[in-house]
Amino acid sequence: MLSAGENFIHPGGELLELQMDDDCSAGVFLGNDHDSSQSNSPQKKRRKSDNGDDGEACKRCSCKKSKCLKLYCECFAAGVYCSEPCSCQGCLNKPIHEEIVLSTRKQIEFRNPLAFAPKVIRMSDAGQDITGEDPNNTPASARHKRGCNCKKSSCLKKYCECYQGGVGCSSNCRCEGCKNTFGKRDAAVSTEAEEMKQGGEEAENCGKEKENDLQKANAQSEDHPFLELVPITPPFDVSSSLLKPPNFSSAKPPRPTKARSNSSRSSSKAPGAVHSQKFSKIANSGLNEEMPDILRDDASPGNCVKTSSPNGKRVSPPHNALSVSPSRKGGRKLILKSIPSFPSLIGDASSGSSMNSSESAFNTASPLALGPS
DNA sequence: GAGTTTGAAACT
DNA sequence: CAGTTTCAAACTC
Repeated sequence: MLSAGENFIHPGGELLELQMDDDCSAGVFLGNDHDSSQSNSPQKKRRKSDNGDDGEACKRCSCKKSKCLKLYCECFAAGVYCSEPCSCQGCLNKPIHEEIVLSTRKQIEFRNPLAFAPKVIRMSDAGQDITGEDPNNTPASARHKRGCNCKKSSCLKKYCECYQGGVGCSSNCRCEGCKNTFGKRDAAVSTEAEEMKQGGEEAENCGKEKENDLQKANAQSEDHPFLELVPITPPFDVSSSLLKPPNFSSAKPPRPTKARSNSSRSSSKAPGAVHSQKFSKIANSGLNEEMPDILRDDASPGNCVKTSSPNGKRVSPPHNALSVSPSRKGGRKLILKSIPSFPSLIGDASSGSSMNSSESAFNTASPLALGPS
């Protein structure tokens, strides 16, 4: 009955130990990796805002109408079952309703294969630091998968998913009046551009602000030590990719900078790509929009690949974070188990052959779908 | 704790 | 695909 919280064997052959979190008795159904050290957290009443926000811990939702079967529900969205700490009503996101949960998930993923992918993706580090937090990683090295669309919050409040995730806005964002202290959209772009091509002119962008932003980012990285997070893993590695801002509330933005209103926006963002082709595109190049080169191995490797770490610290080689090579990864649990969906990533042609990419994504991403024991 | 604001998700 | 509605979290009082 609680198969969801038990061990799963990933197609890759890895045993996934999903510990039952006392916070979420139901455990994880998405395939999140449990960092056992965290899942033991005795804290039952952590508020999202002030908890470490273990990716797999119960989010303590309070849904009333969604039955916790929509992405509105944080638990559901995070791939965990609701449990005690939640104050939801009419919740169906429970192991008992496993089938419903799974079918709903499937449905949602069919619509948007990336729906359950981690929202924040670290760009700079592919795997070298999935477990160990690399203190050198900075917000600038992470990106929100889809970007935000803020209009009034200036990306300065947690309404903003980028800000909430502790990452700067990027070209993926369509925010207005972005002041994201983790990195403004245009700034992020120009910064990266600068680092990358050193001449990158970001259209109507403030070259003048570049320095500013660099410094700012620098300061930020110090102000937000927790921003090491976003362990880079394939987009679907929910567990390890989730941001873990220990004390976000205390994370005080460095200081306000001149508001820089939006500028260039790439209209060519493919939101939820459905085709595997797009998948790989997203995985491998979609992010290139902001980080065109650093993610590419061919981007002058000998160049001591710079990541977007503003403070100049070496963050990590960008060994193409997304096209993870299992062998290279050394079969890290974290990775294999949740790389679920991109056939191109896992190089598992067979898995993708019999089902479409979305299904593949779902099945691999969701242990339960594999056939809960 | 109640009410408001906000933006993502869902819907049309 | 764009516009609208629904939703629940974030925020304010």
